[in-house]
Amino acid sequence: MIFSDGEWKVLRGIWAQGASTTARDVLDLIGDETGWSYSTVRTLLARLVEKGALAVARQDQVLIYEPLVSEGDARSDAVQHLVDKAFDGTVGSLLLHLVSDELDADDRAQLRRLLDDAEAG
Amino acid sequence: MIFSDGEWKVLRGIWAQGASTTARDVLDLIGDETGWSYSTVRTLLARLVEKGALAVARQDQVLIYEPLVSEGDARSDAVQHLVDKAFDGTVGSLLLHLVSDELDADDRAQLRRLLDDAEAG
DNA sequence: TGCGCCCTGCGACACTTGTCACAGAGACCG
DNA sequence: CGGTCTCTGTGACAAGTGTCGCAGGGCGCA
Repeated sequence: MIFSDGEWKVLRGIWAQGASTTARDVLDLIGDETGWSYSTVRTLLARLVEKGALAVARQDQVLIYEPLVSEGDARSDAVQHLVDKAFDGTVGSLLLHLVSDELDADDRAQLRRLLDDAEAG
Repeated sequence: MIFSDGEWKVLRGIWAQGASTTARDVLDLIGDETGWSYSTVRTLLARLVEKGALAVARQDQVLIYEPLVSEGDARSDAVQHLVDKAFDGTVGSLLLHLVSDELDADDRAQLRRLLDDAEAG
């Protein structure tokens, strides 16, 4: 599932909050960062529900939202979308770009540690 | 500079072609893959010129385009945009996701080779 | 009981993106 | 010379995105 920049911001609020998130909760979490109005948050929430990314239920007349997609899955889809459009469709091509054009020696050392952890854990 | 999906497709044609690309060249390169009409290609080219990503010049009454951004730079910007919206704004967070959620043992071995090459070369 | 606050339902509007179509001008071919 | 091809210039339009505003209905407090 592909999300717009604005949708990502509210999703990050939803995931951070956990279950039973209201529009107000989201605004409290991301309002400072975005400067958005309550209306804007509600519009994005409605669009996410329509997309099937969130479930909505009414509890004491208030709408509460729950994520139907995990952050990890959304991230994987976003990465796939990026490699499809900007790389050769393979994560390997992205990694090559990162290693050869974007990581310095420290970054590479850290990445080696990540790999070690993956093998060990 | 941020590009839409469609803009990426014509940019990839432009980069593949090298210098002195015409709209017809782009269509020949990506027409099969996209199914686009000549008009569509021209619209995207015009939008890329307006964005400052391409230069255009007239040669024998025909418009020829040249990239003003490299593929590597565009890729770096795209990666940065992704990590800003979907990760914590750091490439490290993206790498963690890739290593722990998306790469299998073979992928990891290959990534180690990439790292070795980076240190050696 | 009345005022204010917060929530919902609904609408709105400009900008971006995807995807063309059409008309007019050179160029080439029979 | 007239038809055909291919470009350019320009317009168009629906869907998606960013960003609200407003009206109406409960609930709590003076």
